[in-house]
Amino acid sequence: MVDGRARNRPSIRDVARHAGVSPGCVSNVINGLRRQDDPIGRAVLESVRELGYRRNTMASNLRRNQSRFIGLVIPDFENPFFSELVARLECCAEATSYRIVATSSREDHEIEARELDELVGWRVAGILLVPSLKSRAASIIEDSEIPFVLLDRVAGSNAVDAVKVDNARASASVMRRLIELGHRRVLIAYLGDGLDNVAERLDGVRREASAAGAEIKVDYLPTGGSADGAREALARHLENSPPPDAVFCLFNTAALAAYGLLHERGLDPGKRTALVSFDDSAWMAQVHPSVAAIVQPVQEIAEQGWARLLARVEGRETDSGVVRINCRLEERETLVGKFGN
Amino acid sequence: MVDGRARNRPSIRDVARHAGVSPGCVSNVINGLRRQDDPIGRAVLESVRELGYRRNTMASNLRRNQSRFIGLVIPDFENPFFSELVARLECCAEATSYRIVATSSREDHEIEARELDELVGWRVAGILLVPSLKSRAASIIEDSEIPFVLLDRVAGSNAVDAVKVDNARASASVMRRLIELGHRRVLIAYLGDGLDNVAERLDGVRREASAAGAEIKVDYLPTGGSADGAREALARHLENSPPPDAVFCLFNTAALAAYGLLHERGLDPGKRTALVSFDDSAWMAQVHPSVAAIVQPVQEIAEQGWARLLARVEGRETDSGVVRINCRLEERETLVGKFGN
DNA sequence: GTACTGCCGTAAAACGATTGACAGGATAAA
DNA sequence: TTTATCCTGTCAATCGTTTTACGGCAGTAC
Repeated sequence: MVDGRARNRPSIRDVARHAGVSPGCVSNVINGLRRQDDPIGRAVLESVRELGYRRNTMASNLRRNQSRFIGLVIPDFENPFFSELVARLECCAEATSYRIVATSSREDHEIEARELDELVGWRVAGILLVPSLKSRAASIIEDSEIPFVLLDRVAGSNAVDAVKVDNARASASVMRRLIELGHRRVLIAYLGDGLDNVAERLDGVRREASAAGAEIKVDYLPTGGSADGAREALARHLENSPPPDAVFCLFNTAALAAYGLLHERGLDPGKRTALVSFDDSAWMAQVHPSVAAIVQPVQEIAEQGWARLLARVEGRETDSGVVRINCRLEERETLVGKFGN
Repeated sequence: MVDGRARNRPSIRDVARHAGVSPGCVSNVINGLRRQDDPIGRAVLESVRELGYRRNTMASNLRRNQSRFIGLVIPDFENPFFSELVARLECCAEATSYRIVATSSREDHEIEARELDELVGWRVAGILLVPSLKSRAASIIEDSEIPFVLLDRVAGSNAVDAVKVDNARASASVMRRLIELGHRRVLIAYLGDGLDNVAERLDGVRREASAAGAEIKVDYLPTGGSADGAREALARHLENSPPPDAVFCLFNTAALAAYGLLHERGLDPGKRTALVSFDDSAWMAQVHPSVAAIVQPVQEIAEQGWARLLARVEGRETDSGVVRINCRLEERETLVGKFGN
């Protein structure tokens, strides 16, 4: 009775007995394999309602040897980028007969492995994964033989299916714009090593920087992932170095920290300092000065990822590999020329 | 083969055959009901590894007639309050043998009902729910006989288990503070009718307003839930009415809209107008002027809700009813006296 | 009257795991 | 040597559903 044990819910046999038919017949009525608008059909449906019968999904799935669930594992629910992704994916799922169950790895590859194991145990029809830091996930899922698609980040081999953003191109465009606006000393706040998408963003920055030649001075500051950590690292850097003309934050929590900090240090964003964020947030458009940001097309990532996974799940042929989607730079008030001109 | 059908994964019988024992024996080894460090135990574990066996959770749960999953349904992943709630709850779950699966109702009671139905079908051990608008959920779950706890909002009867914030008290304290600071014309942006927590916040406001007597003028503006909608409603109001001394937003998207809008209209928050938000967000502390906000103790809501549900699930006795947790008012730069003194 | 065709209900066999009954073997106690 | 006890492996039943095979019945065509 206790300890997570379900109460005695009526089974299909109870319904059958109550309606005076056999379990198989009830099954047929419920699944619409038989007309429901004759005496027997109505009696069955009536019994179902009366007893409060609910089909046991586990038994059903066990028997049919399939499930219509898609597992979704993200690193962190609190990151608005990921939570928007979840929301968009749920909308995609709505149009189909599949449902999404979401869990998070809290950016920990141990937890991630456990979650994935769990999903395999549930025999989900497919898996959508945003790999965590140091993820060993790709190999785990690969030999589980469950169809899967990686989103936003790629872990391990290149032979996987993935949908991500063209990080290098986006951050290169920001650098180009900053240089064009006359900035010579640029501070890059990046998260640290180990995330391939951030690495790509760095690559884009480096490419443009070296193309611009020696007069451009770029500082690279790894800040760690947490908001407080980012703030502290930034503060330390600002104390020990000459003030930058522009700050480019390669992930969203750093942008928030930088926005507050620059103001406090008298390096007001939008006046004395340009500020650009990789990844947009709602607040960035509403504050003054508003924060320029690269907008990641979450909707499109979700749609493409979903379509691809569904194709795999349903056994349709698709070309595999990594899809890249372009970002857009939203130029707002913090993207100013040098000396605020 | 296709259409969501799982591949031919090895079953416990395959493992048994491979290790030269019976399925029952394999089951015992796997579940630790038998030592694993003798020839047979090792042989079984070796076979498990070699064949890549994963226990089929559905079969297992079906047989034991229990599941160690807790369903969590929230209205919206994109609302930071809810996503933080999910994150905190996952942390609570981590310490136990239960897992959380999260889905959203997109603030739609139809979808909510579907999700709940689905959870009942899965025979989850318990349900955590933040009811949606116009939710008919309480009755649905109630007669499913699955233990459940409502969070943040309450739908329907008072006989349920719920953990929520003391909304009236919190918003009353804001009103008191605003009046104390000399504000006489206060604009309340609330979401609209139908959400009991917002209704409670309104009650708190009304109580203080009427206590303060006739010299206090309060305007009540229902804005609807969306960010754009809130912005538009606010804009219209500001155009047609004398400028308020203070704006108190009863939910978080309205605060963001008001912050941007007041600035644009020359009613700068923190200078010409006081602004307070019910519900804190990360950006509110970092922008300038920073936004005063009521901080909802999400961590505590999660902990209490989790503890309560677990008690129910495990059949321990607890007193039922609604638990109320106190909020804290974080006074920041937008909470100024009248005329910015 | 026979044969063919559908329709539909029942019975029984699965799906993959757990578990209670049972028995064989080893060990210890008498 | 006998008896009691413990450990452990096998067997078979079971969880709730779906599905295949089968048979009964009705209708139609010849």
